[in-house]
Amino acid sequence: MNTASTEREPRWLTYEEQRTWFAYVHATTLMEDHLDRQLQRDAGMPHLYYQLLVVLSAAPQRRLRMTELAMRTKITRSRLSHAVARLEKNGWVRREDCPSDKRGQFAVLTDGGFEMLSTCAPGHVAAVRQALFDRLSPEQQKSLGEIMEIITEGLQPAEAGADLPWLR
Amino acid sequence: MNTASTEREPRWLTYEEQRTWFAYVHATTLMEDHLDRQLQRDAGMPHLYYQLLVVLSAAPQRRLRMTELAMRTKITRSRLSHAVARLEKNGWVRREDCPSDKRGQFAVLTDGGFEMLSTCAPGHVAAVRQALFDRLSPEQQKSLGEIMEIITEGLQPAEAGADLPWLR
DNA sequence: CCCCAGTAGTTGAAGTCTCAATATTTGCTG
DNA sequence: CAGCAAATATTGAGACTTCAACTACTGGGG
Repeated sequence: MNTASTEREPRWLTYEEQRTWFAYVHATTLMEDHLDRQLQRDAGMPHLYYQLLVVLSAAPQRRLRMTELAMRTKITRSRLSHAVARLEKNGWVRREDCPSDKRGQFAVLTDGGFEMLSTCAPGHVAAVRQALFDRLSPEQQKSLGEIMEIITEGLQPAEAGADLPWLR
Repeated sequence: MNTASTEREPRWLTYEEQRTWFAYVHATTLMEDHLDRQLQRDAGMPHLYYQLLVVLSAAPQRRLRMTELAMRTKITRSRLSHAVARLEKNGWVRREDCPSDKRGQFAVLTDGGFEMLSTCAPGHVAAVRQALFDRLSPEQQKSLGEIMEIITEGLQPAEAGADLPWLR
């Protein structure tokens, strides 16, 4: 009933792997913190909330079903519910009923929300550049993208049934 | 009074950069979630708390000053205070006064804490392997380590005075 | 048509994190 | 050595996340 501890003798991380792993943990901790602060200061919301608005802004009609939005941002529906409630209070997002499915809700980016994005986007992009892209060579950027996509694939929704042997 | 938005005309992210950035955000979101769940289930604590114990276990005397522990794990002293308070309640960590500086406190890993680490380490390592190292080539692992170290350097404590022009 | 397992989304409580304020101590400076 | 800015660590309030219910609706099989 346990995915991992079924191992007979654990293969510990090598020195190099440990180094890499700590670097990963440190970098991601600092980065999230960095962006949260930058956006909290400039936009009055954490990074995740900003992401939600970005994803909505790119969607047709600037709207998405809650579940779809949750999947695209890799968060739980519950977390999204709370987040949208807050964004709604701020006036950046509005909820709308789904005509074809009475259970469904759309999260819709408001004009105010869009405007706010326009205002804050330059600062956010600059922060990302300064922390990430400005410091990496083109090869490293390419490599980073590939690696992160591999990780994502491995943890994705497939997650649900990932430990079922007959599904790869 | 604003670090980023001093830019005259923002350099938006290219298509490739966006792709990389989203991959980064998705992968790190999923990874943190994955490890938090795994450790919450097996060790009854979030990933950060587990990291604190790991770092303590590697320190001489299995103890560190609060500030030192906070710096090594890249979190604020405040966050650490709360975390240690919780870990203390669980009996994994104990606080001790610092003799040479009456303001100081040591966080000390207890025997119970150490034992718990021993028990949970295999499962945790397995989770990290399965999500990360098992999926990457040796070259990718090396590259990932380098990239993450670069990011860390850029965001590090130097952070505090990073936007002062006369310090690089 | 009814049943019912499954899906969409929300809710509340408990746990965690942030931010600003606080208490205490240090060590430099005059 | 008195005064004070800086450092150590903690605290509480409010914001955010998680987890486990819970409501409401859907869609397919008897």
